Amino acid sequence: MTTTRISSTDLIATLEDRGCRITSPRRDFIALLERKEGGFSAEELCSELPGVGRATIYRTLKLLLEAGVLCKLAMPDGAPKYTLARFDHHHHAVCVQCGLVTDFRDSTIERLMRAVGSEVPGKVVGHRLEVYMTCQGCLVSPAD
Amino acid sequence: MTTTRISSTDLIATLEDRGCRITSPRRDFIALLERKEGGFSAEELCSELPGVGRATIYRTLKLLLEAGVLCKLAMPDGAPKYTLARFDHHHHAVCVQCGLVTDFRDSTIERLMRAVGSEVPGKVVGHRLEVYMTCQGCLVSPAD
DNA sequence: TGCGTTATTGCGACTCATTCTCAAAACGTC
DNA sequence: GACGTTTTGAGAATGAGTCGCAATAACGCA
Repeated sequence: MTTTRISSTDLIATLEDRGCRITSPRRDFIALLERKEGGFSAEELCSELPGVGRATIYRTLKLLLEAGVLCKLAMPDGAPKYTLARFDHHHHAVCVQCGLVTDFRDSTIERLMRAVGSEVPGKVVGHRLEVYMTCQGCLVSPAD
Repeated sequence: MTTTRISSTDLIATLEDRGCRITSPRRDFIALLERKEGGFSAEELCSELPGVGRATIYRTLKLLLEAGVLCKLAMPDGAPKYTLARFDHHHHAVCVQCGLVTDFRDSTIERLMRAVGSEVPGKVVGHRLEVYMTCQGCLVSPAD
C-alpha cells in the first residue's frame, strides 16, 4: 500500500504548473524530500538544508501542501510532521516510535463519514484521521 | 447524541477525587466551563477570566484533560480547541464556522481500526479523528 | 478557630512552530 | 544582457503553551 515513489521531476513540474519559479533553494528542498522515507519535521529539514533559511523551508512546505503533494499530520502530542502524498485522498498510519508513515485508503472511512453526516445536524465538510501505531521494525527492535 | 449536561459539581468532584485543592481560580474556571456550549480556545478562557493568570488557565486545562473530562481537538488549520467530554471514548464533529461541537460514538470507527490493523504492518496503538462540518444554525444564517 | 504543611497561584521569561517584514538577490522573459 | 517580478534570508513577531520561583491560600489537625 505504500509503494509509488515520487520523483523530484514530478515535484518540480508541480511547482512549474503553479507558475512558481524553480530556484535553487526549492531544488535542494525537493531533492531532500525525494530521499525521505517516512514522516519528517520542518526543523529536521531546516537542519538538513543549512544553506536555506527557515522562512523559505516553511514557505516551500506550505506551497507543496497547497499543491497537494505533501500532507501535514499530527503526532499524538500534537507535534506536526510532514509526509509525501502518494494518493489523492488517503490517511496515515504513523509509527509513534520512528515516524514511519504508511498510507492507506479505506472505503470504510467514507462509509463512516456518510453515517456521521446523517447523524449530526448540519453538513459535513471534511475530516482528519490519524492512526498511531508501532511499526514492525520498532516492534522487533525497540530502538530507543 | 449531544445531550448530557455536565454540572460544575461533577467537575469539582473530579478534581477532589484526584486529590486537588478546590481553589477559587479553579472554581471560577469550572463555572465558566459549565456555561460553554461548544468548543473554546485557551485564549478565550484567559480573556473571560481576567482575574486568573494564563499559566493557571493552561494548568487547569491540562488537569481536566488528564482527568478525561475535557477533550482537546484541532481545527482544520491546526488551531487547538477544547470541549467538555460527554462520553468515555468518542469523536467530535466541529462546526468550522461557530465552533459548535457535536459528540458522537460510532462502532464503524472501531471496525475501521480493526481493518487498518490487519492492513498495516505493525500494531495500532491509537487514533485521532475529527469531523469538520457546518452546523444547522450556520447553514441557515451564515454569521460572518 | 488557629497553625503549619504543602499545593497552587501569578508574573514574567522562555520554548517551539510558524509567520511576517523588507531590503537584497535570483528567475525567466524579451 | 536588461528588467520586472518573484523569492530569499535574517531577524522580529506571533500564538500556544511551559517553567521557575516567591508569595499566597487550602486543608488537616489540634
